[in-house]
Amino acid sequence: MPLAKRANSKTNGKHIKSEDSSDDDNVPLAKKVKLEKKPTKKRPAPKVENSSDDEKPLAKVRKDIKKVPKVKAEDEKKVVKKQTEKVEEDEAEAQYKWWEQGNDDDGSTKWNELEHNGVLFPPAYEPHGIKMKYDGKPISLSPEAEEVASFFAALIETDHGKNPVFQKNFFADWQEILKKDDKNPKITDFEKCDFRPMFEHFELEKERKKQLTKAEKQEEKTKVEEPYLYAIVDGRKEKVGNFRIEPPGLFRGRGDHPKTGRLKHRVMPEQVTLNLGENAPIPKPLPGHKWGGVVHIHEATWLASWKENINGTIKYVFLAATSSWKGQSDMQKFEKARELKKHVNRIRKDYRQQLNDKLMETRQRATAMYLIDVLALRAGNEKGDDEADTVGCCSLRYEHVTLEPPNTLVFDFLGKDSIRYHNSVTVDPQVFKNIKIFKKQVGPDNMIFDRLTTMSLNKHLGSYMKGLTAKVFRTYNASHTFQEQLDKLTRESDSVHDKLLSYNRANREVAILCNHQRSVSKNHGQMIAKIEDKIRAMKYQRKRLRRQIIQLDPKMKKSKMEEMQAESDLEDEWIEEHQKDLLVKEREKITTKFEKNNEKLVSEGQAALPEKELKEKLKAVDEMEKEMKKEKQTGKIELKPNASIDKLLAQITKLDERIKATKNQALDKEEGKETALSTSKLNYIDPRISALWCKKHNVPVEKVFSKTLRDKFQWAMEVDDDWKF
DNA sequence: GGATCTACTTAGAAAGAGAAGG
DNA sequence: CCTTCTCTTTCTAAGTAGATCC
Repeated sequence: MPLAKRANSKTNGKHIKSEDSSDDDNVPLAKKVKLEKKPTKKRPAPKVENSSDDEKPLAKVRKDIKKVPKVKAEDEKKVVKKQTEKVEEDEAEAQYKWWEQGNDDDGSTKWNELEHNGVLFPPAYEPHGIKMKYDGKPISLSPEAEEVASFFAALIETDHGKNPVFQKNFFADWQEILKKDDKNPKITDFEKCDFRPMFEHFELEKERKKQLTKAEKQEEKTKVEEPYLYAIVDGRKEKVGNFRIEPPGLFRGRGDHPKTGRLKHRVMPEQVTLNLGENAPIPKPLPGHKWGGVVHIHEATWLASWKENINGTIKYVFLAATSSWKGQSDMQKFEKARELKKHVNRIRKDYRQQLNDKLMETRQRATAMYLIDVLALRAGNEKGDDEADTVGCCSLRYEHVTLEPPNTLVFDFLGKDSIRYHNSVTVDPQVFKNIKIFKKQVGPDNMIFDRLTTMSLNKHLGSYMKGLTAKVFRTYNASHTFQEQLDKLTRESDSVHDKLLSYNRANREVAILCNHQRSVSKNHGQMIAKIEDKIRAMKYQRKRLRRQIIQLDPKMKKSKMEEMQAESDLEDEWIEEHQKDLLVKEREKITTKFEKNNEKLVSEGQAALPEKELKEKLKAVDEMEKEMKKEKQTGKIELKPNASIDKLLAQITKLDERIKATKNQALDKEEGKETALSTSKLNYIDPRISALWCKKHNVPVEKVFSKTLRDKFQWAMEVDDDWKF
C-alpha cells in the first residue's frame, strides 16, 4: 500500500495554475521543494536487551541520565522545601490540595523526591492442560505453546479472532514458539486447528468467576495489590495509575494494523527501568531477577518504563489521574486553551487573509489552520507503513477530500483508532478553491498539504502564543462550544432532569464536533423496538380512553376525531397482537407467582396449593379476554362505574406526557447510539464549566461526574461565580 | 531539517459493577 | 431475587509534540 507521499517533481518549480482565472493568477510557488520521496521508515531492529547477566543496561541508563538537563538546583530546593513544610503542617490537608499552593513563576513543573513501592508482576504461566485439537485429534502442547494457543482461543468468537491478518500473525508467532520444544506436534495448517475446547474452558471459567460474590472477588485482589497502590511523592501519598504491568497476549491493533495478532511477550524485571528518588528504597524485583535499571529523572513523571516488543515503543507506569501531577497538567492544559481566547481573533483574521497568500507554503498552512479550527481536526503526524493507515489534517491525502461545487468539501478518511471521519461541510469559498488547487498539484495518492508538516504548523502557532499547538484548538473549541451550548440550552425553570438533558445535549454537540464514536451496541435495534412497542401500547391505552369519552358524551366526537386520526400507526393487526400479548403475559405472571409461592410453601414444610387454585386465579384473565372480544364485536368499552369525562381527560394528559417522554428517550438513544460522550467529558471540556453550572442551577455534581471524575477534577470543584471559560 | 526517541494525552473496547426490570 | 441492561472503570493502543540525533 503506497504510503503518503510528499510532493513529487511534477509540481516542482512551477507556478500554481489557478483553477479559475478570477483567482489571483500565477501564484509563485514556494522556493524549492524536497525532491526525495519520503523514504520508507525503517525502524532499526529493536536491540534485544539481554540484561539478565551483565550490568551494561544499567550502566547505560545511568550514563543517559547525566545528559538529562539539570533543573536549576535552587529552584528545586525551594520547591522541595516548600512542599515538605506544608506536609509537616498538615499532611492530610496538603495531600491533595496542591492547586491552592500556587504555581511556579515560570509555569514549569518540577518533579522531586519520589519513592514508591514497586511494580507488580504477574506470576508465571500456569498450564491448564486443556487439549485443543489438530486435524481432529487432541494434542499436547508445551506450557509456553499452550499459553499462546490460549491467547488465541479466548478470542475465536471476537472480531479479532476472525480477522485474517490477526490469524496469520498469531499463527506465525505461535509456530516460532512451537518450534522451541520438539515434543510439540508439527502444526502447519491454521485451518486444521480447533481451539474450541480451550475456548469453552475459558467460558466456563468466566461463568465460575461470575458466581463469586463481590467480597470474594475483592478480598484476594486487594490483599495482593495493596503494597503497589500508592507512591510517596514529595512527601505526599499519591495513587499510582497502571501499576500492573501489561500481561502477555496477542497485540490487538485497531483497524488495518499490519501487526495485529502478533505475540506480546511477558515483561520481565530485567526490561524494566524504575524512576525514583535518590533516597527512595528500591523495591524488590521478583526473586532471582533484577531491574533493568534504576534512574532518578526529576523532570519526568513516570515511575517505571519498559519497551514493548511489537512496535518497540516505550510503555510507562504513571501516577493516577487523581494525582497532583496529572491534575496540575490538566489544569495547565485548560488554562492554555483559555489563553487562546485572547489570541484567537487575530489568528483567525490572519489565516483568513493568508488563504490567498502568494506563497504556497503559507497558503497551505492557512488552509490547514482553517480546518483545524473549524472542524476540530487533529494535527495529523505522518505514520509509518508498519502501522494502520490513518490520517489527520496535515496528512490528508487526495482521496480523503472530494469537492462538491460551489463550495462544499466532503471529508471521508480514517482518523485516530481508524475511526471514520465522514463529513460534508460548506466551507469558505477560498478554502474550497485552495483544496482544489492543492489536489490538482499533488495528484492522487499524495498528501494534499505537501509543503506542510505538523512541526512547521506548530512552530507557526507558537509564534502567536507560547505553547500554542494544533491540539490546543481542539481543547479550546470543545470547551468553548460546551459553554456556549450549555448557556443556550439551560432554562432556569427546568427540572433537574431537564437540565441534565440539556447538559448531555451540550456534551453531545462537543462529542460530534470531535467525532468521538462508539460502536453501536449489539442489541440497540432490539432496544429501540422495545421502546417503540411501549409507545404503541400507551397510544392504544389512550385510544381506549378517548373512546370511553365519546361513549360518555358523543358530542366530544368531533373535536377528538383529528387526534384519533394521528394514531394511524396503530394497525388493527398490531392491536390484536398486542391484546394477545397482554393476555399471555398476564397469565404467565399469575402462573409464576403461583409456582413461586408453592415452592416457598413446600420449603417451609407446608402443603402446596392445589392446581385448582391457579385455575381460579387465571379465570380473571379469561374474563379479560372475553371483555376484549366483546369490545371488538360491539366497539363499546365497558365503562367503570365511576368514570367521568374529567377523569378520563386527566388520564389522557398523563399518557400524553409519558408518550412524549418515552419518545424523547427513544430519540435520544437513537441520536446517541454512535456518539461517545465520555471522551470529551474526560479530556476536552474544562471541568470548571460543569462545576459552576451545577452550582448555579442547583444540580448535584454527582449527576454529571462519576466518582472517578470527581476525584480527577477535584482541582476544578471550587470556582468563583464569575469565572468563565 | 528530517528521522527517531521519549513522554505524555487521548481513545474506544472490554470488563466489571450497579440499577432496573420481570 | 435473578437476569438484563446501563453506566463506570480499567486497559492499553494510538495519537501529539518536544528533544535529540545525524
